[in-house]
Amino acid sequence: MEHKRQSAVSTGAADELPRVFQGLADINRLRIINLLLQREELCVCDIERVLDIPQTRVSRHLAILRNAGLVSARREGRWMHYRLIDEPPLHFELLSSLQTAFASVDQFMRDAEALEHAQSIACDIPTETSCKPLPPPR
Amino acid sequence: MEHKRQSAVSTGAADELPRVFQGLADINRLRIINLLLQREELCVCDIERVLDIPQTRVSRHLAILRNAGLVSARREGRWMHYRLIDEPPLHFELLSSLQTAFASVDQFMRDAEALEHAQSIACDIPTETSCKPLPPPR
DNA sequence: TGCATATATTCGCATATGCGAATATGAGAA
DNA sequence: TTCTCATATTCGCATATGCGAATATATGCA
Repeated sequence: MEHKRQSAVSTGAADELPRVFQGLADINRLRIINLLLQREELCVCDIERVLDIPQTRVSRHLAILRNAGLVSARREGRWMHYRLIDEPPLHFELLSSLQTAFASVDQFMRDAEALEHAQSIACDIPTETSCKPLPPPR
Repeated sequence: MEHKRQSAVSTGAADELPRVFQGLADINRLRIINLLLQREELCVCDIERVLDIPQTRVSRHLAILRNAGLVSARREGRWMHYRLIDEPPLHFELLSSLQTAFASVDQFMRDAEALEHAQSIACDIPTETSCKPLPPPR
């Protein structure tokens, strides 16, 4: 079960860059990215619980992020694990800019806080495949 | 005639960040930003000529960029001069990321090339308020 | 005043986007 | 197989976005 990485801005196609930013142009998706900056990998149900967003919506926005080349997915049993793609030339710099920007917005700070606490809540459910605290990417 | 700077991400409002990225989520607007990374200031008619985009469209997209807090406008006689806003916390890093990203996309390179040549063409028109070659921001 | 230039806005239309509700798929467990 | 859990997709709808054409505004000049 490998993560298939598809870079979003590797070729010279001019329509890829707008798609990347379109991927970032929604509060739900930015909140998801904010969480993925804290944990290297998260499954859909974790995101769903922490952000208190219905499953349909989380799944849909994750599909959009994947299409934009911003996240990759990996299946592990019943769970789908998502992580950020931080590839050059754009993504690494962009993601660190985001990390900085998020720090000054209340909503994102609250979400990060919720993730900290949700860690133990989620672990009440006896599935060891989920909710392992992992270091942030990079 | 001062440039009125309105930072796009200064407060903790969670809906400002999506709007910034929405501003970047269109090829016309990215092409305009690409030009503004080469010249500190450009008027609408310069952008119109260099990108070969109808005036209505240029003006509309500049309004969107201004709404997103990405550019500012200054009137000088009949001309409106636009420039990038590169304020913290997001913009400076973001813009330099963009500059890097643009360099690997043919369309943006061609536009920059066209800007170089358009300089002399535009200057045929006897208006000294426009088309002065200026250093890139920062 | 009247005219030309530079830019902005409105209008009607086609397409894109986001939503919840419902449904489908896919994998383990019984 | 059947059931349940985790996730993805489809559907119908409301709103947003981008477009060209037409029009409006605003400045400068005669």
